[in-house]
Amino acid sequence: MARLAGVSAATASRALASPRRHPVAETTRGRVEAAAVELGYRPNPLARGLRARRTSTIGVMVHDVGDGYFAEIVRGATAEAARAGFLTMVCSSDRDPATELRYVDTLIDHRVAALLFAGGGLRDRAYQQAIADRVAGLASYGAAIVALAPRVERWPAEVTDNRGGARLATQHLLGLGHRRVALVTGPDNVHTSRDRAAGYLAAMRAARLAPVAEAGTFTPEAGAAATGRLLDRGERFTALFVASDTMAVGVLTELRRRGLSVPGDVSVVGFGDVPGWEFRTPPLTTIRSGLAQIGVAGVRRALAQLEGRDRPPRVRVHRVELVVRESTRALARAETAAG
Amino acid sequence: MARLAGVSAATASRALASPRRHPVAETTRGRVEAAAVELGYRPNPLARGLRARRTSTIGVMVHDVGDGYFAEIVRGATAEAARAGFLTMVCSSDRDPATELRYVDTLIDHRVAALLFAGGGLRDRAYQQAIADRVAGLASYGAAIVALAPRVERWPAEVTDNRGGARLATQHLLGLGHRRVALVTGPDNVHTSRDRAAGYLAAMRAARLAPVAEAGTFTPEAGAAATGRLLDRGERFTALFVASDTMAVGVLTELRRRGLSVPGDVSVVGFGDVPGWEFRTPPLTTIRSGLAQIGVAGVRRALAQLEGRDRPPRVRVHRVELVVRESTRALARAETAAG
DNA sequence: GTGAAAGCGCTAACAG
DNA sequence: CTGTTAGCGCTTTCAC
Repeated sequence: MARLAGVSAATASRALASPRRHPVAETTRGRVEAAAVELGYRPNPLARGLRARRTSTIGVMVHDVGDGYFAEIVRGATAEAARAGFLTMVCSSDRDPATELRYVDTLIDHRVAALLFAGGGLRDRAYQQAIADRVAGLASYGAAIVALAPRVERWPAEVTDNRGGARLATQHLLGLGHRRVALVTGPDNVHTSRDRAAGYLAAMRAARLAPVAEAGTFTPEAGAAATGRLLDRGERFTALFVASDTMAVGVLTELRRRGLSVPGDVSVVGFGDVPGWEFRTPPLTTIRSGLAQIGVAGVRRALAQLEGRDRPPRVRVHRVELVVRESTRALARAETAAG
Repeated sequence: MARLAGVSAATASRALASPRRHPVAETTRGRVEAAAVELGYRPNPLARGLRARRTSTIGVMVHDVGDGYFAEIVRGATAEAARAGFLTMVCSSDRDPATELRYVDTLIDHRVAALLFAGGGLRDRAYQQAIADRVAGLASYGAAIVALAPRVERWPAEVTDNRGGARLATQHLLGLGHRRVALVTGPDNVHTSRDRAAGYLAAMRAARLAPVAEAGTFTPEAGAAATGRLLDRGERFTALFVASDTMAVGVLTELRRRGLSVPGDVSVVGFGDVPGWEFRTPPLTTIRSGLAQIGVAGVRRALAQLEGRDRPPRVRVHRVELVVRESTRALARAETAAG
């Protein structure tokens, strides 16, 4: 290796170490660097990892890489990780706890320096216990953990303001004169869903209106199904807050299938501002939550932990904003009264 | 480790080796296995990789994970890899050759057992040379390489029948009575694009019709822009073959924006059968190319190479089929004549 | 059939 | 400031 070219042995290691933690003569460093370039030396991360009991790799657990929501977070995270010289390993659990746990084990085996959980946690005893065990493993070799969605576990977190965003979305609809505002939310055992539902409920309660809700998983299919159930139940709503843009895809499809126009008959607000909606009709009014930025912040947070310079607060809540597009409309005075 | 529990040293390694390559007494193996379970022993892939000069990891290079096209391939590949005990590292180049090369270097550093290239190769001297260098590196430690799209490099490949699919799509339109069939294809320096364009041209030539084409990158934006250019140029077409479903998203949006209905004014056929079109209007007629299956086949192929049991043919072409949905319609006799 | 030894490539601890 | 030594956890010679 570089040692052959230079003349020293493990001094080369010190010469090339990035935060210079050991004194090295400038001339020596020069020779080592020259040799490294000459031979195209590349340090072996496996050997490093073996010695340091930790690699320059960051694991990212998502529910579904194909979902634009997670894809955006991953985009931000990988970019930021690459900038810091880290490689990311993205694992898609397909919303199956067993698969997720298996991946987490594998990532631990590979001694990832940090593990980011992009999806929300489950309200499930067994699952939480299993995760707790893994986390102990991660902690044992000094890996960082960051949550990018709400969880019961008290980890450092970079999360969207789910509650506030949902309130904002609902208030937008109320402000347009809607009185019968229904909710299509995610599964009840996921914290993200519960928070968004809570925001909706708070806004409805403040307006002294009766809430109406249906839940599905965070997929287009589930959005369509939930909308169908609301309609089949005979609910008469003029507006719909859908707790995820991905579900909203299915919601709009189902409404159209039932002959309801958006925003003519029903106004719809989504959540997430997932890219791609500019290519759909009508463009969706939604809550923008800076997905890529959450990925970036998650990686920064992990690096801060690794360097022991992580500061409170433990949970950092990211601001959201309402993006008004064409899926919502104001109700005429008469319509509001009739509702 | 397990050695403490048992009583032996590196015999444990032999006892746990999956293809038993060394004789071990049944009783010993029993004790070792019991100890392994007891202590929850998990072999360290870093140490293994360091020794074997190769890890149980498969790298997958894609142009854009967010694109449903690649997401499907990745889904198939990761599932199959996991089944064989391999972890996948997905790297998204964002269509930037420099980024791609950097990722390839990192994957080599991590001694991936195999590298799958999901995107098509570039017709670019410098890029090809750079890739050739990396491949030499991979070969030097016995890693496998598989192409999942056409390339000049003569690697083992599992590819879609791009030419045949494009011909099929074009013939479908011709069969419906269309005479002015235009093409929206991908970049000219990507092999996948060229093959699909070739299929279209072959079908048009056989029908003695003049081809009309515009190229873009494989994104919705580019699809919309290319459609705009065709229209601005004053091309009068009644049908459009779009060489990728992802671009077709933008194509339909642009047609609608210009006041053209699909399939009323223009029939459109895509390529790929990317999931999600069931939630768009109108559902797209397209060429189904079994994306996930290509990912699965790619991993199998890589494993076969690693085990030295890869058989010809070098390039395996996957069948495609036409999926007729609602974006195409037959022209009335009078319309065909007028065209 | 099993143990002892060596080494994959790297870096930290310990002399000098 | 630099060289030597040791060891991260594993597997594979080479002896016995």
